[in-house]
Amino acid sequence: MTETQIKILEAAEVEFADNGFNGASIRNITQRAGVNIASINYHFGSKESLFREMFHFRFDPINEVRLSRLREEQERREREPVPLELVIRLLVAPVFELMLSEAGPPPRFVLAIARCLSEPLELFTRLGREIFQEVYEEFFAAIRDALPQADAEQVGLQLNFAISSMVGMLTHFSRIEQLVGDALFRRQKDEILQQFITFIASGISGCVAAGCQYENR
Amino acid sequence: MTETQIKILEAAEVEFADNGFNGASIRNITQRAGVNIASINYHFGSKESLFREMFHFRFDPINEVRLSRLREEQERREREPVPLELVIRLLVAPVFELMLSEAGPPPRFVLAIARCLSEPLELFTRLGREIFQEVYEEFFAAIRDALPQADAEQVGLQLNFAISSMVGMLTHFSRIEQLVGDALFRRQKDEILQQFITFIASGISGCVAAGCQYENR
DNA sequence: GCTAGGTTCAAACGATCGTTTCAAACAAAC
DNA sequence: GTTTGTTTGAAACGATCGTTTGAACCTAGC
Repeated sequence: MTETQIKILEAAEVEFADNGFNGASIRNITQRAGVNIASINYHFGSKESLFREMFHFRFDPINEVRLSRLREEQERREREPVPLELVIRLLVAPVFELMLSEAGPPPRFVLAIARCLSEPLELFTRLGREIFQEVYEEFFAAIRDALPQADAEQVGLQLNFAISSMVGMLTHFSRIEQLVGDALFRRQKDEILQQFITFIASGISGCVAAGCQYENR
Repeated sequence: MTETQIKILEAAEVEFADNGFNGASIRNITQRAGVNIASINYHFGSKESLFREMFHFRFDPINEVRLSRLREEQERREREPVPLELVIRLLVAPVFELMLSEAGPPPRFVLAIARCLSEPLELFTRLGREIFQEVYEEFFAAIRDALPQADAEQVGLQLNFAISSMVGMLTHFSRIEQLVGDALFRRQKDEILQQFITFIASGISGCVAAGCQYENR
């Protein structure tokens, strides 16, 4: 990975985060990176490939953390299922931590990707599947283990609620920052993360509890 | 509202839903509507104004339903607060019902607007505030009434979780349709709506319950 | 029949898009 | 010092974008 490529990737994150995929322009990215306009096609092949590369470059490590932590917890408990709230934490925390981690402006790639995932281009449907398939399946199984009384279909629906909430949260992050206030936000980020995890976990388990009586009505 | 204007609005919904705001093109919209390319600027002034008009045209009635039903419930109960789950239902149901209402392909404008709300253009920040401000404030107050033990800041956070989840759900709707299967989906849409409402309501109340002990730790 | 006001039409405008080209600059190997 | 292969540079390509123009068309009202 050359210096030029890294400069491009960093500039691309900002540009994609600010303008979405369609709104971002090669010229703005290269200008921001301080490189020649031709270098994106030279180094990455195309705008699409650049985005794909950025996606993998950033999310593959996050997904590895998610999976390794989940497997760790599962091994430690042997046959006992990992509690729902912890499963959700393992799914949500790695990306939120990155979103909140550094001093100064938060890393933009999360926003960039969350935004672009909302764009209807077929590219992102494929990319999303390609990158999150494994995580999806393992966490789906983990939630099923944590909620033995729920059937597969219902758990699938819940997990999709959870994922939609996550992407929605990340996409509309700035609104929440505004709401809470910037300074307060940074001070309380652990609480906010915890609240969001509780929100999802309570949502799922409350739904499953209600689902039982709903089925039998 | 002339016939041409309505044809444009309908075509615009599809085009915006499929391609986002930046991805949608005036030429595609007019071609789909079967009108001349100049008619958008003639009737609406600009692409932005067209979107704004579509937004109001579709969401103003929805928000009126939301508010009138909420006020109705409040009046019926006099001093008693409207239960949380019902408040959430009044917020969520009108838009979901529209999303699921008709035979054939679902109305696209919900998807169009949910998608475009995720786009970072300043236009949508302003538009969103302009259109949802009143709904936001009244439902915020209603949730506060339903949860007297929670403080304002926490309720604000919860409501934002809920809204983000809603927008996320609407944006990533097709994925959920795929997951559940189209036929099943239409048959079960009431259950799915109910599950989502329960998901949100349980999320909020579970969060508030946990929040109390969290504060006092 | 004629006029006036609103609407549609084909064509063009200037701008910007992603991508390509090809010569110049560079670094490392012999 | 020359050669070889990689990286950068300025310029241009064809395509598409939102918007504007001005003539043609239509429909009331007189």
